[in-house]
Amino acid sequence: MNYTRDNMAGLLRGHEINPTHQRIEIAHALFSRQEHLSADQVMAAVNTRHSETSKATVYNTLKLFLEKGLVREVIVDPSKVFYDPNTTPHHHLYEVDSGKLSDIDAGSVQISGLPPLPDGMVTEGIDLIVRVRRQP
Amino acid sequence: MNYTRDNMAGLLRGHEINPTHQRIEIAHALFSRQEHLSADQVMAAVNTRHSETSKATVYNTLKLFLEKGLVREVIVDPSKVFYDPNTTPHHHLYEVDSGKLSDIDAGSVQISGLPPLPDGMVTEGIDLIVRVRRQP
DNA sequence: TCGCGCGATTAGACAAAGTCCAGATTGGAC
DNA sequence: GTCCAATCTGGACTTTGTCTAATCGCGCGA
Ligand SMILES: [Mn+2]
Ligand SMILES: [Mn+2]
Ligand SMILES: [Zn+2]
Ligand SMILES: [Zn+2]
Repeated sequence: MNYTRDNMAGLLRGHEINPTHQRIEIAHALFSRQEHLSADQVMAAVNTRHSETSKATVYNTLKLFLEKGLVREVIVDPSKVFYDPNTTPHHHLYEVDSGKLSDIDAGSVQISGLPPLPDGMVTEGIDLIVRVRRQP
Repeated sequence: MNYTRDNMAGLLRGHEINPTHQRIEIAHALFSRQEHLSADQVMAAVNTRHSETSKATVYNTLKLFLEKGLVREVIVDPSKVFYDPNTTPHHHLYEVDSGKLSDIDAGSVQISGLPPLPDGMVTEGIDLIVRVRRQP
């Protein structure tokens, strides 16, 4: 899959998101890298050449992408949220020292024996995070 | 197990923590409730009668408890960290709407098929979080 | 072409969680 | 009682994220 800026418009429309210049840039930052980025990192990525997207728009847009199911939130670091262009079910490996976050394919991992949910509750997602650190 | 204030001093010493009045109060807030509390909630719990512990001390003490392995951090909400007096391996159920956080016993849950760790890395912990919401 | 309407964007004020520091307090050793 | 190191404290500061009121800009109809 080639995530060019041109492809972004179609991707956005496919998720009922009106493609604007800023939204295309932000989507491109996430999808071309295929990495987990914080709002700050998205902001930096989008404004490298010259400032063209405001902080408010970055936050608004990431929230919109999240609501529309275009990206996923990953909560591993108490100080910032990461946004993940990979919305297929998968898990995460978090290197505590460096802050590096990488994917663990869900295919090979099996989770069993979870208790039944409380009544009237429905699962929104299951997050499995393997926290690792450099050997001491 | 009865988590009285008197027992707290011994518990703290057992983790190489010098028991002070503030530390005993904070430990008592966490262990007598056996609940997941945010720093703010600890602060409120400790200062109900009259103000007796500062914000700086609450944060410093929670960090100290964490380093000494007396409590565990639970990162499920992007806006605040929860502190968990239960340090035995277990998982979490997070009700997204209400913010309610509860334990899932690790005994019955089985996780298999995790890939090998990168070289020179050691597991610090595995967090499994089941995110649920009230049926729509 | 002109201008209208409305969704999108913006600057900057604001809020909340958490950190930091320099000075004050405390309590045990002597 | 004095001293000292550990601890605690108020408050300034930082960072992440939110909010708002004003502005922008694009499509459309006259
Ligand atoms: Mn541009
Ligand atoms: Mn008291
Ligand atoms: Zn991911
Ligand atoms: Zn727990």
